Amino acid sequence: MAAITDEQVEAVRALVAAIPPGRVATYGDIADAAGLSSPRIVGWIMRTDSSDLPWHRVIRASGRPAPHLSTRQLERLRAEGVLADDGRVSLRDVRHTF
DNA sequence: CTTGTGACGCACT
DNA sequence: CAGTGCGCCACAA
Repeated sequence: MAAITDEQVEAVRALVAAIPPGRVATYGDIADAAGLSSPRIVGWIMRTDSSDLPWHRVIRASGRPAPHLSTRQLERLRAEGVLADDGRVSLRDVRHTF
């Protein structure tokens, strides 16, 4: 069984919404926490389902959001208290563990 | 049905 | 640290 169910999508949205300000989560963490088989699914959910989720708190494992969104995300995260160095977030400090 | 693409991750070089 | 290759799943054409 590899198809994604609504439950999985709901879990991802819940996890993202559960990320407190000043903290960020990686796609891999969310995918694992939601029980997804691949982190790509998380990105797919964010792209398709543009809900009111704080998707800007979701970044890659490299500690840096997507290239096109990086600038906007970093600025928004900076406003929340997430300090980024050279467009790179210190995951060690802000990585939210579920 | 096949192909291409994408808010990704990890291992290797 | 940066670049490359591969695996992964879902969707549009």
